[in-house]
Amino acid sequence: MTESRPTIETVAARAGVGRGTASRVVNGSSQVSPAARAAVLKAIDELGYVPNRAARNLVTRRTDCVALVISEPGDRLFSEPYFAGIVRGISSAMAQTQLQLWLSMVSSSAERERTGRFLTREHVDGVLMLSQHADDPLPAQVRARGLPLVLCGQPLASDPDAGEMPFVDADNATGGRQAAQYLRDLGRRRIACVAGPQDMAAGVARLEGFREVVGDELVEYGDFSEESGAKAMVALLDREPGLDAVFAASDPMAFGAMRVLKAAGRRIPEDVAVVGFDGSPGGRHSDPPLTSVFQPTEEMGREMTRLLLAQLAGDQPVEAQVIVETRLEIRGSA
Amino acid sequence: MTESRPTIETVAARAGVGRGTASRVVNGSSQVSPAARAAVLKAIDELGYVPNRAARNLVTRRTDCVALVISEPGDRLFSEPYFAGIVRGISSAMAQTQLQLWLSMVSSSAERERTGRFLTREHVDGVLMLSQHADDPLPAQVRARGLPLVLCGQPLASDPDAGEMPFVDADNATGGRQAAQYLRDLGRRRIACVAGPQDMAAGVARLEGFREVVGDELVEYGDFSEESGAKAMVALLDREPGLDAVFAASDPMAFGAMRVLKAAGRRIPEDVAVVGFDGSPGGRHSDPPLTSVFQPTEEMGREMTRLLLAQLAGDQPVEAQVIVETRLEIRGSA
DNA sequence: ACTCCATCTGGGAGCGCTCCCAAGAGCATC
DNA sequence: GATGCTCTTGGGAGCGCTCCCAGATGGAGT
Repeated sequence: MTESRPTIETVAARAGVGRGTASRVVNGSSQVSPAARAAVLKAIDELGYVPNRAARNLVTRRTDCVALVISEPGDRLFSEPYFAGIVRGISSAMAQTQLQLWLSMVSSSAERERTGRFLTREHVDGVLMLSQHADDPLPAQVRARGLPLVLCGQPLASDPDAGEMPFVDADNATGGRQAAQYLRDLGRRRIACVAGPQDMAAGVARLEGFREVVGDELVEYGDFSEESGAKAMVALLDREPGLDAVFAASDPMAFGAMRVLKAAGRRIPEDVAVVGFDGSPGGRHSDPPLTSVFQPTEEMGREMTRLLLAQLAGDQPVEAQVIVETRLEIRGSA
Repeated sequence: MTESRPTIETVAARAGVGRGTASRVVNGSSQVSPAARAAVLKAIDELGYVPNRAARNLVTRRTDCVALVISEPGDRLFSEPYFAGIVRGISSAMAQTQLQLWLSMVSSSAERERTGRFLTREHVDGVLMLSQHADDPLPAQVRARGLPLVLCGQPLASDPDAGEMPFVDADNATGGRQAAQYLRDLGRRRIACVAGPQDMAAGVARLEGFREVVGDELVEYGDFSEESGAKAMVALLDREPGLDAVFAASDPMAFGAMRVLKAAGRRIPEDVAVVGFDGSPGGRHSDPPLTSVFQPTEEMGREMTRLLLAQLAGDQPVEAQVIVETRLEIRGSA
């Protein structure tokens, strides 16, 4: 405890140079003679010098800190592999950086308010946000403060500033198309759809892709949850007992639909083929294992990080939107 | 951009007091007259003053920042609801605080090294660690630097400094007992166990509880993964084709075991009852839904935070170990 | 030998805050 | 009216860093 950590002054003294030169070496300026640089690096190594972040931030007025806001009500939070994969991707991309990742999970409006108050230049350099709902005020708030921001999931076209929000999303429309086309190629003729909520871009786009191939005769809507999937399936069976395939716009809804189908005596996939959306690992344990449109969550996380870093570097008006590919993962249910 | 954020000097000037008094109000010192306090609070409110964290940290030599290190190799990382629940608990408890939560996910040794270098007083005030493996060097490293630390999961008794590491864990032994007792109460007679790895405290304790009730005639070991569960189940069936119940020390292992059992023509739960450990939501979609020992992950996260805050406050030599209760969640597989 | 420029260097200033000391104010006691 | 106490206050000092300016150095050009 007696010996405190070395400061840059200590390093400079030991290297026999001035504070300025030592600082230049630490920050990788090119305006330093090779001899001076070598001496400073040697001193740093010997002393085990680590720059004091607070002091640096005080003068540079940056924080080297990026917020990851996961804004989702209640239980769904994080329980879905969707979030897990994205967080993993972000974290691994961030690990290549000087940046710290500050985590905030928002599930109540009190937490939302507190987080909103925190998201200022004072505290973070930029914000990554996993937010599903169109009515979340946080993105606009962050945007208004001029903080760099990247969303996960395309904002709805109806959103006033949807056009200028940088985001990363899966190619939901193509995913929906892939599912529908696959079912069609299997020779299925009465193909139904349990669509997602139409106040979310993902819900809209997945249905749109499906509709392009199959049409929208047999569509019921859910909210991505298992329960809503079950309920929609009941309605679909009621409308068309002879249906021979279902595309559900999320894996949980697919699980709910399968439960209802089995209870109604349908064999999967013989009588009714089922395709989900997410490609979640949980689909491997269902009975039968769930065929599903896989979205590369980890890659999405990495892309989000990349977009944010580009904004922070501030070179060019960077590309604002990244769409990553989906692919059909075929298991047992179709 | 022209108008910069107000400093405490601005606040003091506006309130007609000195900088010191303003600072005292901001930091809640009692040594301030009511009149002065009111004036300062008014000024703060009018100016929208927010203290500059970097400047404060520079002088207080604290960071108001806590690291959450999730140290787990490869894919399992975060994909299990186990992690998700704990993170949620930590995050919600931390939201009550001034503290920031810095997230680091460690899956390669390079990342481990980088994180280790970062975990100093310079950067964080304390560390929360979700680490499963006995040979992880990070806890000892953090401990050696005198940083407050709370682990999730009891260190192995063989670990040199296991005794002094504060931790939170589920009552794994009781959980194992609950599962075994339940199977026994169902009238099962040939009860097998797919145990976890014996280099992890959770693996040891769950088996120990099971063994107390059933004995250890029929035990095979896995590593908590689905594949290992399947392999162990094959071995068990080979040793005792007449077994009528299985306790698996993790849900993924239970899924693997169920797959093998079904392939071997056993009906679940009629021929063989299966109980898992985790109580993961995924168990609801398996066929049949998995009966499992539930561990209250969210509560564990909250407890970890509580222990760390107590250490940071540094009042008393705080209680170092918290064991939370498990409970059997009965679904369809047993 | 002189100027001129490019390159490199040292160190003053100051970021916004808390700590702490000395001094002022108010009051009771001698 | 002087003394001693407590409560409150203002502001100097300094945390460790980067920014920036002025000066030193050295080689090229005249």
